[in-house]
Amino acid sequence: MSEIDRSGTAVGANSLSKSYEPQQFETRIYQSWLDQGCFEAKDQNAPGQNAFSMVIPPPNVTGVLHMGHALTNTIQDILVRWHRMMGDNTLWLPGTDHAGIATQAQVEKQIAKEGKGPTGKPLTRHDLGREAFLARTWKWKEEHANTITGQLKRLGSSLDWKRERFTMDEGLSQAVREVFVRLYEEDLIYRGERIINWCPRCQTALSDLETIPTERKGHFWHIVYKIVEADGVTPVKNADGTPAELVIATTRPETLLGDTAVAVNPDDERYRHLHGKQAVLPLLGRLIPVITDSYVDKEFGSGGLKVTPAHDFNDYEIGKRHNLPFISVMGKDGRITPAGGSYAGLKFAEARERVIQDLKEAQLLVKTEDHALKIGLCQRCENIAEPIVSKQWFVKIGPLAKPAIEAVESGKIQFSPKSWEKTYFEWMYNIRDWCISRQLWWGHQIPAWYCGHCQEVTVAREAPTKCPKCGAAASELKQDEDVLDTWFSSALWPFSTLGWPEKTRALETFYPTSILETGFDIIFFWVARMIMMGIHFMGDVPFHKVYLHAMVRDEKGDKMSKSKGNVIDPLVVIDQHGADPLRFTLTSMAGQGRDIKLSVDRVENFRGFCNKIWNATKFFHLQFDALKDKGVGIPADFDAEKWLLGNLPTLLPQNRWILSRLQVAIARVQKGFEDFELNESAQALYEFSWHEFCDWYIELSKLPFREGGDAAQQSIYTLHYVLETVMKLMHPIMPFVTEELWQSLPFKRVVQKPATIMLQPFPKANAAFTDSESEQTIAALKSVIEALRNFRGENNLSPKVEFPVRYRAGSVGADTFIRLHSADLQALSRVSKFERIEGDHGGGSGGSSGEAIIPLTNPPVELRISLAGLVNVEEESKRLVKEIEKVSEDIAFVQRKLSQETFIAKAPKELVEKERKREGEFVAKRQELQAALERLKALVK
RNA sequence: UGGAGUGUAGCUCAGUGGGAGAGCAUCCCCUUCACACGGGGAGGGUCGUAGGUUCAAUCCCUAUCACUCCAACCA
Repeated sequence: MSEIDRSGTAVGANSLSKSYEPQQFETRIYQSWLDQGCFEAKDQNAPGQNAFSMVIPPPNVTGVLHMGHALTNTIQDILVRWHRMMGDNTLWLPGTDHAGIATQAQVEKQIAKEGKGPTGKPLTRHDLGREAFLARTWKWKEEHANTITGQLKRLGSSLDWKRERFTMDEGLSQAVREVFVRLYEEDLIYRGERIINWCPRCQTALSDLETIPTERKGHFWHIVYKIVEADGVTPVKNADGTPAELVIATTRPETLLGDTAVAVNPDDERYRHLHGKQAVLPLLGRLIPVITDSYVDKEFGSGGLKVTPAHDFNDYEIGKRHNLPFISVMGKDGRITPAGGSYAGLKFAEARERVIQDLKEAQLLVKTEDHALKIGLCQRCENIAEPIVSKQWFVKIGPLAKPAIEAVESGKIQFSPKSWEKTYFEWMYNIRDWCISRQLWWGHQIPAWYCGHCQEVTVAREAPTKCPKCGAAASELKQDEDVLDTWFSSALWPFSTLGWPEKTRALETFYPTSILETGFDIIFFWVARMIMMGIHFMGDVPFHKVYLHAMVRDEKGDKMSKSKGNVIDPLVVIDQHGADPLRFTLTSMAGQGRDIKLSVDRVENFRGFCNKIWNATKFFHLQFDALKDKGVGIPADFDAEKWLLGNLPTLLPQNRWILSRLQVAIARVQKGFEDFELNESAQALYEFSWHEFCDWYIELSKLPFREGGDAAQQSIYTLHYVLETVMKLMHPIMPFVTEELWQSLPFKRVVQKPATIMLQPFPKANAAFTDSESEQTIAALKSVIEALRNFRGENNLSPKVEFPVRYRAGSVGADTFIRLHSADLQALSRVSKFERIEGDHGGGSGGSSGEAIIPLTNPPVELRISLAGLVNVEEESKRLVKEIEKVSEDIAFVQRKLSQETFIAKAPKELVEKERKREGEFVAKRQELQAALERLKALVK
């Protein structure tokens, strides 16, 4: 079914503003898409239809759009719009993430500003209580959620808003509880006392991923541990009779308070006599065993290692291997615990100073040197996170990781660029159990209840009405106060958003999703965990392709950050230049494997591109209106493509040419989208629309339009058809401007209702339009025009100055060519007339002095321009000399090649032939140029 | 320490086994009836360095340097 719309919305050139002004229409157009339900997917595919689905990487609900969002959402929107136009049942599902720590921190900051608590300190969440604080946070969420979603709309994202989800909405919370309970029942979730990263400032546990290893300048302190016999008193002697001691270097001297052993390598001969002895812990005097463990590197430092199992991940492992006591000296409050003796109550940094001071005084510090150390910073607040031992909930990750590894190994999931697979494997092979409990309030509270009566734990989907273990009343049960890591709920995103655990139609239609597009910085946080959860709970991978885009940086290549003040705000850019230019810029730079260095200059350039398209459309309207005034009619139910195909042989060469070139553009754009090389598509569109369509086609169409009649009519059809096709091709990348312009077209085809470009079929290349003959003709035309423009430019001739050109044709065909196209040639090169030189078949020797001579090979003609009154002879001589030099270089190059026997023997014959031919052409050209130069010289004398 | 990526015109980036391209910036000419958010012309690069394969290398291989990112248990 098709319908021609050529009245209602058809607007003349006058209705399009003078230039591209995106502010005039972007918001209106987005609203019209929403009103018409254009973004909505169907739960069930139509017969023969494919589903295409993607989930948005949910931005933080209280976040603000940054360039990274702009990039990922532009890319995703392109894919989605393209698939929609290809006829797929297309779902792009929106939503936001509750972002536990980030959101809670913002609300805490707000209440702190509001007043003082009972102790006179700023209000904290504890002053409000859990319930009131959560109410505040929900309110905050309601107030801020629209910010980011509104910004996504400004960008043009065609998300199915009716399906918008939030990681803490009822459905997703149910999914979270379901997953937690099932994993618990399968022994894949457990609660245990383990070493974890703790942020003393945020007062919560963090996963390994949430601490950023950072290099800081520090020191190596060499500390003496004296060695005694088992009795704890008698010094052990070295072979030479001196008292045995172990000098151990550390970057964190304060941790010695929690040392429970010192270790040496079992094969270290130097310390064999210390095996089984005791070390005296400096300052505290506690006796700790000397143990042997192959983890210790003999070559490093003194070969001795202090072991602090409660505050170091490696020491923790050693401690477990050797059944060492775990002494927690660093408390959750950031201060030394009572186990730290006289250091108790000191902040960690203070304790370090005191320990060093005391060691010095006890003469146990033998050396201090500079050393860089690695510390873990809290991802959120950038304070130092300390490893401490604490009771937390964990996901036993090994059994989940195994199939997730296999999915990528087998190619069931493919990463692009492929190199990221290596990174993925590396992490997955060495994955550690995932600490999922957080000591926060904002999040999914852990569905575990502790019975005050029998002390048992109950994990359940809903709050139990009595203790299932001992039958105690609900009042005895207390729910775990902790909440889950935010990423726990995001891991379920591809299926929880589609209604899981219910078996919904949507789930059936859209899972697995087609593609995941995201940043490489969340491969571990998000991608890997979605793969694990998807396979475990859905029995299938959540997606088959993972596309990872680059990072957006500023024009100098620095990371954008508020503190550096180099942030380019996408919304400001959209306000100033429009969403389409920003989208086009990001797309054209989104080649994989390279960071995107964004500059506003670039956006301005593409704004110029939008303006160019805008004005090309205005040109169409101008011509169309003029034709209408002359009474040139358009047949009812007009199908331009059909008409053009039917009348192909009678079309003007430029019309056939642009139709032919259009097919190449369509193929390039399509291939770019298929291969996920969106920058290729963008480039193809840019080159075709600007440099072929605008630069040449529109210029060449002006004559037929002036001429009127059939020539004008077929040209207006061609112009319309090409414009409409280009609009559709560009639409996925630049949705707004293409919709606005498409709506203005008088006989656009509405194949699919509602009448919006975003639902019309994406163009397909049609070989019937391919036309090598017209391509050849226009190439020849361009070469004559360019030669004349070059002559004009080199001699600084104003376009106002018109001059006649005499020509000598090298063949009958060339003569015909010039005569046939003299009008076009004259118009585009501003030549007053072309005059053929009769007779004189003597080759390049003819012509009077005082003429510029421009020899061409395709078409084989020689152009002559009388210099009298036009240019000064010396200028023209310079141009000639330059030309001659250029040709001479060409000749030398070709001859060098042809003089090599191996080249003649081994290179393809066609190539050799081609080079020979070129040699001949070059030599002839040089002769003519030289002859012209001679005559000019004669003139000067 | 491992892994990956990048190195092409002043800047930002495309690109290909057969003589190096675009946009911006620079210089010159133009308000010519779609567009000065424009048109035309010009200058500018031994395609990081050194070897190798090939008739032919900016492209393939090897080494090397520089920068960037990722993962790391050397206290």
